[in-house]
Amino acid sequence: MIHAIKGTRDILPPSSTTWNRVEAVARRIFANYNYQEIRTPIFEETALFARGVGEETDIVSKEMYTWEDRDGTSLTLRPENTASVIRAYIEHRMDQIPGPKKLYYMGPMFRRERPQKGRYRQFFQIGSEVIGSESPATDAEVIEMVVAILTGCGVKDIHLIINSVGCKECRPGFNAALKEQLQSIKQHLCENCQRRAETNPLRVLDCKVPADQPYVEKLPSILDHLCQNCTNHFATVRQFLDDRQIGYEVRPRLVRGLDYYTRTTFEIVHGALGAQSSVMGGGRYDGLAESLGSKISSPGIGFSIGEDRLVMILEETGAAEPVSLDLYIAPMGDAALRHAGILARDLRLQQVSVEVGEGKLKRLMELANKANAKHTLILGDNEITAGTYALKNMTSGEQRSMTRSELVDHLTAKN
RNA sequence: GUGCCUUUAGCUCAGUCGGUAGAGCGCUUGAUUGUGGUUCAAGAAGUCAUGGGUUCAAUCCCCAUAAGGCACCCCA
Repeated sequence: MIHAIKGTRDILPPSSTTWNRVEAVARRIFANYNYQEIRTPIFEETALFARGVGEETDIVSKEMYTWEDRDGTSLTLRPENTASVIRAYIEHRMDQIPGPKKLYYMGPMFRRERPQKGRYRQFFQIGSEVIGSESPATDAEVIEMVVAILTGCGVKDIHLIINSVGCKECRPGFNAALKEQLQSIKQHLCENCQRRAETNPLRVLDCKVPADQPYVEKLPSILDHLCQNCTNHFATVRQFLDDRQIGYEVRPRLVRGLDYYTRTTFEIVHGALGAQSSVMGGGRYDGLAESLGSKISSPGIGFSIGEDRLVMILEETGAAEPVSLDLYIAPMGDAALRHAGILARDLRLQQVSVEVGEGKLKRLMELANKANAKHTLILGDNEITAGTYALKNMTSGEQRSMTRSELVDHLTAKN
């Protein structure tokens, strides 16, 4: 037996319906906010991710699917999409198009991690990028939009966390201050944190070991080390969020794993997800375009929603809607089957969803019920000679005899 | 990549203190002629994850591998 490889999976009905619904909601909301879709290749030159995401990040250093192409080029399956979008933006000189560029995408990403609930090697993201604006109003609109998408999909209990991680002016100073303080207290911390104190001091702030908390809490907050510009920027973002009455928690210890983030960072967590509690993460990346070779400054901000996790939340909280069918036709006999085929074709042309069965009536009624049909049409010799149809409402059990035009009106009115 | 747990019918799980297996749900068929969601009956379906070892004998014990889950790590 050949089966799906580790960390990948098949998305089957009825779950695929939820996936489609999520994507439809996202597309609709993106359109409302004047975003347009961008589709970039699934694989890129390895150098793009190494430079964009950061050579030292876990993603690049140990999680990428990388191979050598036949001409010797190193290629990589995309582990995220922001670097590709920026690459395309630069390559196609999209800076020449007036106004900020508002782009969205959805599709598979690949990271070779150990699979868990809510974590797959091929996983799907729905995300967006705004390039060419560093206005706090943009940050607020982006955050508002992502909340709208999740809410629109039916997610309850959205918990939004925001922070500012500073810019290239102020972050180095904070890092130095943090490192210095860690030197003095590090003997009191857990093994992990002692290691992080050297390799990635910001991560110590994220430590969950209870014994470490008294020390971690006394570490400096990035918010106290922001430069004036970043302080003002973050305060304005918060003000705009307050204007919109969007609830959030400022968590100075929210840190992000990708190197390119600057200033505003944000994340939405949900209790239904277990250890992989984050359903969406995002932030500003003002220096990314330059680090990928752009000659002109192109500040940007974006987010990505973990679609697998979003669907999981909807399924676990019962927010996934069952599929339903407008009409199930139960023909009895050859003449009825022919008649049913034509009737079904005509109704489908009028946007009525129709299934035609074949077999004994009792069996067809069962199938209609299992298909979650709203109505069943019973079609036999009696009906054909009389020129009427027997339409049964599967919820109430009521059955009515009607003419063809009454039938069409009845079914199309329900839509 | 590390540690721990799990793996028996399509699904959820029992079980044999080592003698090749069961339930519920689901599926198929039937309960006289054209009516579902309830009921009743019958039936199909499992090399008990894979490979090896111990044993007269392994689904059960041991080892390895794989997949899944949880924690770490990291992230969406």
